[in-house]
Amino acid sequence: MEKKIRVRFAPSPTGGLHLGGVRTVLYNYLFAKQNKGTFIVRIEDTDQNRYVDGAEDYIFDCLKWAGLEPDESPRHGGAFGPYRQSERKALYREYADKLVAEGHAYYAFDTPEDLERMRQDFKTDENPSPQYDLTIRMKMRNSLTLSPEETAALLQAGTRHVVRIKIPENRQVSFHDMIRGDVQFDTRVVDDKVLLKADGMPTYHLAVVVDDYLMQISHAFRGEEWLPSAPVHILLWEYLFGIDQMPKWAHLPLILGPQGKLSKRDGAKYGFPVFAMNWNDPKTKELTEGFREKGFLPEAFVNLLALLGWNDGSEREIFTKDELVDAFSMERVHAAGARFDYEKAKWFNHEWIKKTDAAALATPVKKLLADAGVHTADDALINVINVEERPLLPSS
RNA sequence: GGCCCGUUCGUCUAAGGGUUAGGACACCACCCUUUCACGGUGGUGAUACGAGUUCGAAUCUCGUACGGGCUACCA
Repeated sequence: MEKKIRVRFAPSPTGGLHLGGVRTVLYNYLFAKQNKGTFIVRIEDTDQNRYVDGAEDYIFDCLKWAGLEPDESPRHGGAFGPYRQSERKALYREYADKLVAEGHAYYAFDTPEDLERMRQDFKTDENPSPQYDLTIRMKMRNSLTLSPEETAALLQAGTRHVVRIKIPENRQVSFHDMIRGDVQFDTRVVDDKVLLKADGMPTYHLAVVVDDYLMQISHAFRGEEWLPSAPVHILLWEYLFGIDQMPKWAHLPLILGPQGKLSKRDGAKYGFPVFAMNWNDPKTKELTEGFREKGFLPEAFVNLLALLGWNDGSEREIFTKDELVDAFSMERVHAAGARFDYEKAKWFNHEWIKKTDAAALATPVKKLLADAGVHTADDALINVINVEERPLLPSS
């Protein structure tokens, strides 16, 4: 009996949901539905500094609009909650302490200033960004260099500290990626990542492993930017739960903008939307336009995202969501990054507008017109839509 | 700098040893059309480079180059 398929999308509520995020959601969703599995959304809100009010609501609104709603989440319930990491805080400490007790992690008392000084002192032309790793951990203030008594005293006194993973000195760590095949790392070049922060919150590295285990995740899909930290996660799986428990991984290719990784910040600069829906940043008061408001139909948005880095091997490009559920396969996802082409995106939308009947189009068109100050009767509008041979809905 | 990933038309991609290297978007031309679009037909356009394996390489191996990502008490 195969393990039950359970996948998750784990966004952090720090702002708008961009293209790449929605595509990750989509691939998770398609994979789950195809395998009669469960799609989970887990909120990774472990960084209090980056938390943005309203971002979580916004993410769920985007998923609803795109028709990619999860089976389990803080909003949809489920037996594996809580689904917000901030509400699971106490859990992580226990695993961190276990790692320390077993010699796989240690307490570090270095202040941010200490770390800054270390980076300055060890910086050379050959090594412009020194790591807290095996070559320098014995020069820092931590439970490896301090006596057990000193460490105990510091802990007792409530000294601010973090827990760092102790990366083994000379090991090859490898795993099989569903898209890239076997990937191998040498632990000599992996640094001692922080697992538990001074505020008691876990970092992503600890939280993702603990929660994927506790939530019985069978397959973990995430952006390619996570590939370099995979060895840390693999080691944690080995130490904590056993490598045979680890989910199958797939690192999705990045969606590139005109120059490099599509970033949330550059929102407006590209001349096309990067977010699924309009995002109003509560801090900067900045409005970033979304595909929905630009006139994209959710069916088209899903379709174009699916084909950005994946195809079914035929020359077909237009798929409904249900057809995607049948046709999708992670192994056919292209390994190379895909540059987003807005012209092609508009073509997808155009195709969907042609496919959609006039009555269904009336509602969004009416809203568009109303926003522009034009009010119409439904019947008249439907007639116009039929007569006008479906011009492009988006204005540009 | 180090590590990891990648490299087929401008862009998204097909072709998993033998094809005139296929399709889509964009672009160009022509047709349709009272205008602009839409639509139709056709066209320009790619295997990064160098070795090797093989009767035969876009496809397998190695090197080089280039691109991207990571290198935070962010995810």
